[in-house]
Amino acid sequence: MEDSDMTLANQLCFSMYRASRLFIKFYQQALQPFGLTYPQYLVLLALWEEDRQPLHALGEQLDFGSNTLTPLLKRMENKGWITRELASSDHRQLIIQLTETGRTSKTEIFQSIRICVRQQAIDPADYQDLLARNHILIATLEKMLD
Amino acid sequence: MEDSDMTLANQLCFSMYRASRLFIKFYQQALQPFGLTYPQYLVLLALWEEDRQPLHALGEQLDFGSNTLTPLLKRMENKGWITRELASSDHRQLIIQLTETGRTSKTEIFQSIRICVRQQAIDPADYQDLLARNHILIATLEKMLD
DNA sequence: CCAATTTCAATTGCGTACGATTTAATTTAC
DNA sequence: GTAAATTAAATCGTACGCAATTGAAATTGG
Repeated sequence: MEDSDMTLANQLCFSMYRASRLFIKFYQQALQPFGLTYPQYLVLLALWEEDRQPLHALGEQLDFGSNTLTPLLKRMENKGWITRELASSDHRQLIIQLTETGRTSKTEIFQSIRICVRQQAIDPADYQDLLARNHILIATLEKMLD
Repeated sequence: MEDSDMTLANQLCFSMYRASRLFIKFYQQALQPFGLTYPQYLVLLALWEEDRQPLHALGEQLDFGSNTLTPLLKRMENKGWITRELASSDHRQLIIQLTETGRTSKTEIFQSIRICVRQQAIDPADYQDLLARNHILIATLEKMLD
């Protein structure tokens, strides 16, 4: 039985999958009142950091292609979070911009998430450690996949 | 600016989401020749461990509801991996069983994954550490979500 | 300057995820 | 023994993810 090496990888992959789904479900509790999904929240996070980004720039940060972003952004436009307009300089690029609602809701949405996160009671040091180790794993996987 | 506490949670959630998607993409490379998806592979893993399980038992192990499993298992039945039959003792339960192909393919599928995993070159100690920390996080999140 | 290449967003198709509801079968309680 | 509660799978609807292709716009090379 020399399956031991990949058994560990199996367990870790499933563990990541599981943790990711649970974490997102946890976030959804805070986002549901706003009618936002987790991937939509990620778009808002990116735009709060820097508004007026072309679609492909958002895609690079979140690792989404246009096949995922185009319909997602249309939904966000319909709900009044963002606007979508062609760049005047380059008609291939679609510039994504926050609406007034998208900008001002930041405080309220953060507050809703903060309430949930505060209940989690995980040692911040454990968070930091997990985060650091994840970065290494992500870098390794990214290297394997190009 | 007291957003610091949730910024860490934001980063960790995204990091898990990212790692999970990359890890699954990595596994898909090995699974694609067999026409298997990662969630379908998880079902096979569970059945290789213990064959002839009812749908809800698989759901408990993988944290999937019947809304996810029913169509997934039908696809696996169509491709000849498993059979679906009602339990004679309890007509509500659907017993999932490996086909001959499902049973015997284990070696070949494991071999394909092993080849990919071996290229990863991650320190097994780091794996173990990540896994242990993930378990703690998962337990915490599960506790928060019931 | 203009044909070939590259870069974008959109589209197509398939397979999850998951909240919510429905329907059928079994248990439970009186 | 049967009505009520519970359990199980299936169904419905919405929203991702992502491989693959398409089509339009810009860039580049000769």
